[in-house]
Amino acid sequence: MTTRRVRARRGEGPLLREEILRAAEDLLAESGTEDALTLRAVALRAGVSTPSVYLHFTDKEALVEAVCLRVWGEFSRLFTENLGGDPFLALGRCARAYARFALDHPVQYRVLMMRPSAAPGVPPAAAECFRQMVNAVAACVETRVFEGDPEEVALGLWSAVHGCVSLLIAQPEFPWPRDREALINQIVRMAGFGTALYSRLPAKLPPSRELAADLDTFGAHLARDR
Amino acid sequence: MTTRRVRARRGEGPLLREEILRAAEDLLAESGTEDALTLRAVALRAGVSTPSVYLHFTDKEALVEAVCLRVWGEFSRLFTENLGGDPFLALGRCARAYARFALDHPVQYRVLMMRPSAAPGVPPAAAECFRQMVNAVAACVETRVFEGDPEEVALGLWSAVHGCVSLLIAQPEFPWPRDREALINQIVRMAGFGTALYSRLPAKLPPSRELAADLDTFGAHLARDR
DNA sequence: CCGTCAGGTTAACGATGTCAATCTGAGCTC
DNA sequence: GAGCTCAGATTGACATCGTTAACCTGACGG
Repeated sequence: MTTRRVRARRGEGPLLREEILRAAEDLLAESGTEDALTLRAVALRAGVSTPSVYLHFTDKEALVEAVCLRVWGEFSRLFTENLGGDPFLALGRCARAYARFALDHPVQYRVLMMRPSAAPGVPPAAAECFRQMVNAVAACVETRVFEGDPEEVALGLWSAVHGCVSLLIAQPEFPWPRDREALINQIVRMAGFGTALYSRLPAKLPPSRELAADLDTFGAHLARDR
Repeated sequence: MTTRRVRARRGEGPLLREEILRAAEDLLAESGTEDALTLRAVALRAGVSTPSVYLHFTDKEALVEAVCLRVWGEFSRLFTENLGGDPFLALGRCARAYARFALDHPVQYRVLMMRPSAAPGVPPAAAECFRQMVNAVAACVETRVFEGDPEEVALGLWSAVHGCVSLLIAQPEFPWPRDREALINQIVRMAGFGTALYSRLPAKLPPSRELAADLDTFGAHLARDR
């Protein structure tokens, strides 16, 4: 913890990099706020002097970026785990897993998604993660539940889920329903069915009341036993 | 600008509060990053010494909070402007206006929505703004396009739009479509129709391919001339 | 004309990110 | 085993930040 770290042996310098990263992650998770992520605090926790951090990270931003890469990796793992079966249902499982992870690691999610990204370009880990989202969507396009460009559709779905969890995290004082799981479900279904539906609709809509009646009919049609 | 401010006359102390707020807003808008919002920079811009800010704001957080209140007010104004006519269409207009404002004022939006809110409770201006969202949704429940608790539905719709603009702002490097207006439209339609649809669907869904066929039929049904 | 006190200012503190200069000891050579 | 070397650190300092305490000042009522 505060105990001084024994100096690494020759050739094992990079070990410190891992230890610093771990210290940073622990600090984030335990403190519950990114303000606690000070170079001094991280270094102290790693049992090392403050400027030693600069041996492995060019600046604080780079350290934070490295922490983020791990989170992207975690999301990738989650997506891989939840694939398989009907693509539409699989996509829903992925979205729910994403939301659950974000809500379970609010500080990390905040750092990942709500920080002005200084580095230009999409980090490879993030690109890989997004690629998985796009693939899952593409599978739905294949079965024709979705239509359109998988990348654009994926961005839309991601927007919906991210919006929900990021609002939950950043604006916790709003009158959220008590059951977060149910809210996530609502959002995921909204996004899924909305995406499936909107591309099929005519440009000119009927007035609200007529639309409502049509939707009722459609719902009843789907509910018929098959 | 940098010119020293003439001392306010007796009883006109609060004038400085306004000038400081203006200086802070200008600084945010011009610099393009919240990092530029330093007490020293704000004070300099207001033509006043740094600790003078403390005469009107208990700390930096309070200053930022005050800036946010203005943005909430702006959203309220936007909503009021876009009401009227068919509730479903009005809601869409409000959502589009919200998104447009956010994208036109990215730094302000970031400060408003992506900053850990220190003050407990929802600020009145934010509550008022949310009340307007809920009202607009309630009107849609009235015409039966939407079903369920207006507050929960409003949170869902807000999530979708917020998710889109906040991702656009925080992750600009992702492969967003060139036409932002079109993307916003996609999201708004997705959220609107998804919300209208999902509560009417049976718990057990048909497999993707059958669902796709049903949606096609429904789309064609809506497109029939009436 | 003079005292008061609203409306400021000056000077300083501790914390933070960052950098230049310095130390140190593990492992090679002889 | 003595001595050299340089990877792997440390020390000390700087500028900037938010914040506080102590002090100044000049417009206005008496």
